[in-house]
Amino acid sequence: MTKAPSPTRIQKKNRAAILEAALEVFSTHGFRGTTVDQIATEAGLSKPNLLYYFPSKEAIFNELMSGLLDTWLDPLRSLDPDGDPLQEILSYVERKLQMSRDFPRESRLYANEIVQGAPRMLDTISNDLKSLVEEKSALLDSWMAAGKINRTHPKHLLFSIWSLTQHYADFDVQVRTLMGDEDPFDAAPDYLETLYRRMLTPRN
Amino acid sequence: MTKAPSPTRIQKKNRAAILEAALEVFSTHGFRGTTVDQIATEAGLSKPNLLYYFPSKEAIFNELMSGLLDTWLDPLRSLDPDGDPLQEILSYVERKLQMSRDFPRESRLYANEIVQGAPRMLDTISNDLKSLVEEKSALLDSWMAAGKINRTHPKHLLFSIWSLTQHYADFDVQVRTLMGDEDPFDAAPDYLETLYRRMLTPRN
DNA sequence: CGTGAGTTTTACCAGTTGGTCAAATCAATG
DNA sequence: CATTGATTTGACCAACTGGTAAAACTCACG
Repeated sequence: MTKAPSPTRIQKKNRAAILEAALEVFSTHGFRGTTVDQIATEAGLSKPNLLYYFPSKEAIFNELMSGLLDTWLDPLRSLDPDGDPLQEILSYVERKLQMSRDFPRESRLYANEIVQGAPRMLDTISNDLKSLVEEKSALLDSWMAAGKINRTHPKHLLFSIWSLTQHYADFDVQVRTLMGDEDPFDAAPDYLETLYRRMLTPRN
Repeated sequence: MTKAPSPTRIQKKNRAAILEAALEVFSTHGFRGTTVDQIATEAGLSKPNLLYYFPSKEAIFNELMSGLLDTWLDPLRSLDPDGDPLQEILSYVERKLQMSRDFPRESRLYANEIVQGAPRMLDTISNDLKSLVEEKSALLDSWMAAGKINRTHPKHLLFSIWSLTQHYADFDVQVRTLMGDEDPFDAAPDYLETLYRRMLTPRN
């Protein structure tokens, strides 16, 4: 189905450079706000040369997106049904926060797409993400039923984790402007751990 | 300094229609992703006709933004130093959440701008918003010092409120897709109230 | 009902953008 | 070192975009 010919050394290098450049540009200007020329320049290629490696701007975007999503959902996937509930959740929050710090561009790329109505991603969300969320919501539910963590709405719990952690990447400019010299990521882990600990630790 | 001539009936109607249309289009496509023609069509005007009322695309955007920001910051401004701390914060959260429900386009317009690095808004953020945040952080701090609410990082507290509430507007597509029939705004107020109550109620 | 300001349209332009194509260049293999 | 396939370039195009100019139309008011 897909082409068989093994990629040459140059192909590998240039495709990687293009995707890296595309991540940089797409994440700060969105799909429509990005020009092929910008990506090409950032990747150190000419526009026709770039289009020799990818058939279109949209193709670059799609490849970037599908590649991203796997990594992106990984922390949620590894929420372990057999682990200690509170610890599992706290670890998930921590991992998500680390991703916001270490891969803010990926977060912003995703945010850009969703804020604008996810025109190129609704399918993925409705399928892959949705089924994963259903599965993990059920897990959270079972933990609540067993009294391991406080009862709340499991989906809203997930949303809150996403929004709180990704905020530091997506609204980075605002956060840093308002915090001045202080690095947001100094206090954030502690803040979020406290928040979820107080919220989820079972009361007696 | 500014022009004095009072706006005619037609001017009033058309300028309002343009701003309404611009909000709709800008909030779903961002500045660069929006064309003047789109706004004009949405407003029921021709492009040159629209440009008779506003000198440029940027001018429309700026007017929209500055108009929005006042309303946007209003809930934070009205955080009352003399009110009951916990209640004040819970009311603030509730108001912000209502704004996400009732004015999601405004929230997305703002989100679009910040995610992309706030190229047209950094000044406002560094000035108006920053000083307001300093003031209210100090207020939160004093409440914590007085033992009225649990001690946490006041700025991170504010960030968390913004991110949790605006998430329902900014990521609306995702939230609704994942929740299916259930209206997100049914359970959200309760979820957030519980969260902040548990987080902030002083321990003894 | 005429007149002038206010409003709208038609035609247009210059710059940008995504993408194509054929020619030129490069690299590896025999 | 010759040849062939991979890579790169320069020239180009059609569609789109923000914005302009001037003519045409509409409307309130005297």
